[in-house]
Amino acid sequence: MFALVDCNNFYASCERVFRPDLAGKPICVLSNNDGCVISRSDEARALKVPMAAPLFKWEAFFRENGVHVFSGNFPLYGDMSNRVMTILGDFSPEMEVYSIDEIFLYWPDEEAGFDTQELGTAMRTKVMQWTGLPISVGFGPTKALAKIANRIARRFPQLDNVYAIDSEEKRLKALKWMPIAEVWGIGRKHAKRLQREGIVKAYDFTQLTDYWVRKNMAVIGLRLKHDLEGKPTLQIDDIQQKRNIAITRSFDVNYTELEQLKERITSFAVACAEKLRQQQSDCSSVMVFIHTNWYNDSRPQYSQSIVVRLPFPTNSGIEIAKFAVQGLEQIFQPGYFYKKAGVIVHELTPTSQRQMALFENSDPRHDSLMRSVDRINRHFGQQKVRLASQDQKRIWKMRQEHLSKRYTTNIAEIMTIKA
DNA sequence: TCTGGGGTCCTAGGACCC
DNA sequence: TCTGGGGTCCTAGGACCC
Repeated sequence: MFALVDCNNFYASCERVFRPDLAGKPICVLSNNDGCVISRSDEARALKVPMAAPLFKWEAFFRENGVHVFSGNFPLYGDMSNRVMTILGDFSPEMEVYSIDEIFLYWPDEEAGFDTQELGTAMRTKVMQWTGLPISVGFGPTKALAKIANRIARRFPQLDNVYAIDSEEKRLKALKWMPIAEVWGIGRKHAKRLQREGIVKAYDFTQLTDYWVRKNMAVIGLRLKHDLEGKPTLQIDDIQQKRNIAITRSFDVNYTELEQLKERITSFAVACAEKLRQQQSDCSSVMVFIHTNWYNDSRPQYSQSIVVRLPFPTNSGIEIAKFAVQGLEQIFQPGYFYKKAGVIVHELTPTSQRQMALFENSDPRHDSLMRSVDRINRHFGQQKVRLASQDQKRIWKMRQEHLSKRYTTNIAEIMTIKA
């Protein structure tokens, strides 16, 4: 038995936990730079605010309709997510944290004799009591069916956010209800293709031949089909280590100078290195990309990326920044208005198994230096220790005009309650 | 003026080997 | 007319997810 548990409107709900006065009010949470909507409360959905609505186009509407807007407060959401996952992990022997607001739970047959309604309700009660967040629980014999059960739990209010696909009748009923385009693993491209073939519901998809699915949608499509048929194909996959780590940002204003981009790329590389050290990995290659604003078609567009292979595996911010800037210098073209850039580190390997190169290696002193930098930054706040090539005057600022406090991760910003 | 960020997995095709 | 067969490794790009 699998369960897929997700937090309802996660970011918007996190904001509401610390603003109980907003109960029943519409809430939207914005992406970095206050760019566009990335989470909506039920009330905001009811007002037909679409996902990814750009703030500048919707600001007036929000004012007129009393929609409360928040800048994305990712330290808060990350911390709340950890709390929820810790609570839910106690309910099953195996788990897979699938995203910041979703977790798969798994029980082998001999442990799956419980009443799903009862267990799902227990999960909801405990998470609500301990974190203030509402969740939905879907049970099923496979991951894909648990996903659909979760969707049903959320869609029909009379179910109290818990639903189980635990019989063949329920499986067929669910598949005949579920639009193919909304099935987990069916994206825009495949949905279009399938609809052209007359495939409208998940059920229609399961009636196709394996041969057709394999040919048109590769093994991923075939696995999904089997999972929907109730044959467990997708397994619990508890990956702790990331295989790539990325830091990418859009800028508030356009950059035209190489020096400005060098500073950004350096900061991104340093941040990647810090994440590498957190999971005790090194990287052996670093990708750098820059591009202009693709929404602005009146200016010439430019987009380029480059992969720099490192001569040795490392997680030193100094080294990674150095190679990233070398890459940037190769792809930078003057005369363009740059809007976005990023650094992605690839080929991650455990630091404990670092392979030394024959001729050139990372400066061994960097290991202890980086440890000290991490300790100082953890204690005194992010970015207290920086490279000289990073933004010293704090010129670079993200637009965050509606930022809530770090209620759960910074003691200075903890809530004050007057009784 | 203003439009996010961070991931995974798979496949095709090229370059190479014997 | 006819032009082998069987592999590996790497990378870019596509499709998908939240």
